[in-house]
Amino acid sequence: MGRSPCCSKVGINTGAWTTAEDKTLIDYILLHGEGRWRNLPKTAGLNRCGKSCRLRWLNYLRPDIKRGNISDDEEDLIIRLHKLLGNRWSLIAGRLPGRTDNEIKNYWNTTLRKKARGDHTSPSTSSSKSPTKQCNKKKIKKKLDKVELPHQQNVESNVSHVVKALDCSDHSLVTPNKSSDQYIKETSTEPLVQQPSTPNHNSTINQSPDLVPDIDFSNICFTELLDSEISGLLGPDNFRHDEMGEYAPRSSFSEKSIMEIPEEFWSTVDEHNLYSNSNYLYFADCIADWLV
DNA sequence: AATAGCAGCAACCGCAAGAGC
DNA sequence: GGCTCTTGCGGTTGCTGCTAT
Repeated sequence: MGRSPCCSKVGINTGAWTTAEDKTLIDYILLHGEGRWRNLPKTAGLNRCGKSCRLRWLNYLRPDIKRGNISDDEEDLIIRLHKLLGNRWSLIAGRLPGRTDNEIKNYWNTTLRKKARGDHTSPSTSSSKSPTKQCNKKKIKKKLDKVELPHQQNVESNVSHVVKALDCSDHSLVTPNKSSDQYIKETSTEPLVQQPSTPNHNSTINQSPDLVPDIDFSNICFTELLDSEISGLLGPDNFRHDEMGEYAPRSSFSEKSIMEIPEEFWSTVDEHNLYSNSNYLYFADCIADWLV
């Protein structure tokens, strides 16, 4: 017996969500909380697939969503984290409070991928072309988009346990008993609830605006490091529940940006012998210091 | 003013992991 | 251990508005 579809699809609304649907979903989740997405549409009276409801909530209606342009600091952090983690959008989003994986993924695909490729051609300068060229351009672009960047191939599957440790974002932040009208009014300007206690990347990024050096950080030592017993340093013991009951990293986590590790590493690294034990151990020390 | 092409982004799809039985 | 269900993730699609011609 095969997998059953998430919904019948017959007579189910698809496409853009209406204001009324949003209100219904918000009302329901504020009252009952998140979860049980499969049954949610039926019980909430929504003519939508459960998956669609979940996506709409997580990517658009959640109280802690930060709307608006991605700042330079956020952009810088995305680039750095992508270098480190590859296309693990949910993890990258976890380090950017208020940003969703979908938003970051879109931003990367539309804006940052070009930068990462070193394509500095502005849209206006590339616009003077024949119709045939324009037509071909889209096809070529589709092909190019499928080509992975070198560093993406180097992020190994054994990152997963560290990845879990890094993912301390908390999505269950709904305050019950608020009307959707009040909710919409409040969330239109400020988040309804406090942001999770995640590191303030901006402050640290400002101190070192340069990107991680050309040499691929994730390739050189991160995956190797993860194969070792040192990876235990990044386990769940390094996280705790804070006074608000939120799952949060140790205080030092919030005082030091994740991206300081490569900064520290590269500032002292033996560049002539990148794969040396001394480099490897030094990087391990950086992580240990960072977490203690 | 009309049209074509492009960029941005919300939404959808398929797959996989984990939980529960 | 195997099956089903639920949830989450990443890739992809398609709509919409903007810009260039």
